[in-house]
Amino acid sequence: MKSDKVLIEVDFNSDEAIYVQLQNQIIVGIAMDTIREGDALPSVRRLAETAGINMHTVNKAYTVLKQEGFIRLDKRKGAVIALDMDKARTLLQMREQMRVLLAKGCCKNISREEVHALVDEIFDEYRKGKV
Amino acid sequence: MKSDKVLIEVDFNSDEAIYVQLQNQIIVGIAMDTIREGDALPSVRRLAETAGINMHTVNKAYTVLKQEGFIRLDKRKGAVIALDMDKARTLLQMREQMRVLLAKGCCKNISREEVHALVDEIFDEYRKGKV
DNA sequence: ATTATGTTATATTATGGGTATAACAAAGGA
DNA sequence: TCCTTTGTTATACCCATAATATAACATAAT
Repeated sequence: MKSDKVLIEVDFNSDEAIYVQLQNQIIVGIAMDTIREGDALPSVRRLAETAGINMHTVNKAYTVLKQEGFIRLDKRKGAVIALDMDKARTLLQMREQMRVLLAKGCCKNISREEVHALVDEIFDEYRKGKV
Repeated sequence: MKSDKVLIEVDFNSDEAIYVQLQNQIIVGIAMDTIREGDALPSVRRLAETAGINMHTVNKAYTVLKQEGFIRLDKRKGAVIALDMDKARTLLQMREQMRVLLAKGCCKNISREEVHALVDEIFDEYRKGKV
């Protein structure tokens, strides 16, 4: 029916859970502007079939994405990109993750400037066509 | 025998694995300069007892920390802080984690400047007494 | 000798991830 | 009206991992 914009690829050898891989690829897809606000994601059954995984695995990914404020689940349209702008909650999550991540870097003598450069480099990939 | 510098506290209600909690607290301890190069960590049995967990859980944490280049395991002295400076490997790990983390932030309209400020804030906590 | 260290082995329990069916209500299309 | 598709829920099963519980071993310090 509709052309699927997001190319989801699952690595079965990864130590990362499949439903987490789905989440991350969708989130990165939004950040890179491949998928936009209002766009519909493939249905749980369709994505499960094309990715070669179970329906419930997709459903779990979608449920968490809804919980985290990235999509809206509609019984008729399916999963639709709908971003809430709860920056405070997101910043708290980022702070916790960053605390460990930067501690590791700090132990290995990675400088503040190197981290800033890394942040800029990634941000440049995401902000294509925006602002 | 020796006063334990690191106060390890395990949250049994956390969704984070216990051995990961141990890793992170030790890494943050190194970054905050609470533990320094050459310092000895409590033995697997001692830390297991004081933290109220099993010996093998501590052993797993130590084994991974050794694998990641944070400590050295000596049959006589026990676990000793010994940092290898493999910045390249660490930067690769950071890049992967950052990619997802910044994508989330980017979706929620968190600006590049806000991330930089967050990085600086955390770095200031870690660099106390250094440089 | 005794103690304490890391290390290895085996076994058990509990939890979470993933799969396999199945069924339901709601909405849309033919 | 009938059929399809949507999310949603429930149940059951398998498997990998986390965590525990003992036990034993070689090595090194006291």
